Amino acid sequence: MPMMVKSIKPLPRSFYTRRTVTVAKALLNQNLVRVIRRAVLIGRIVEVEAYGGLDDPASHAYHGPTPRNMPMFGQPGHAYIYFTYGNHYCLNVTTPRDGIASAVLIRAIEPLKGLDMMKRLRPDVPEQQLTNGPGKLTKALGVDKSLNEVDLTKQGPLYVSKGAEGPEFTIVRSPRIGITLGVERLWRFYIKSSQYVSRNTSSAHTDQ
DNA sequence: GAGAAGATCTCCT
DNA sequence: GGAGATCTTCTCA
Repeated sequence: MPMMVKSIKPLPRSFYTRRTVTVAKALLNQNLVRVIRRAVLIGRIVEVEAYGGLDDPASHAYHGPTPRNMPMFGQPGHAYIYFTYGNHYCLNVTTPRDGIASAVLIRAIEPLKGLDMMKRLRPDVPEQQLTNGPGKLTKALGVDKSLNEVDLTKQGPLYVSKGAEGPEFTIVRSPRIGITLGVERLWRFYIKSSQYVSRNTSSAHTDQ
């Protein structure tokens, strides 16, 4: 169901200069905005994962800086986009300050605006499965490595804006998906009631 | 330069 | 539920 977008002003840098887990939870229900030429695609963020730095064995930054993970060590509020499994781009948001590596992976969004364009970018896919995975949402939004290190606090081709005020929602936390180390950390967060999360986990707990 | 791993997705059974 | 696709990135020699 379509909804009015009251404001598409980007969230300020201060939003990202907090603990990574805090930013991860705060990103839920915010809007991810992608501008392609004249088209504006908007999705409500419904699932994220937090990744740390040198202390998090599941993180790309665990072994220190490399050319690939440099955005994680840079300024907060920027995009860190990497290519994986030969097929997929994954979109992260950097936190919490320059020199401290960590980021939040955006795993799933709920399409709000620009559905036609998303369907063109991912044809023959049911609406609920357009953006319910990190590789799926980047494809549906036309996100690739050319947007790596884009400043998400400015109105450019990609940014995050405040989500709609609405009914309360319940945050669920669970182990992160697709990793073999650091699984004991419950750093995956998603909106319980959303139909657009990538998968439900048996070992999940509500976070409230 | 070679080999292995990988924050995934889709198809097939 | 399982396995293949596909290729970038990193490590090691």
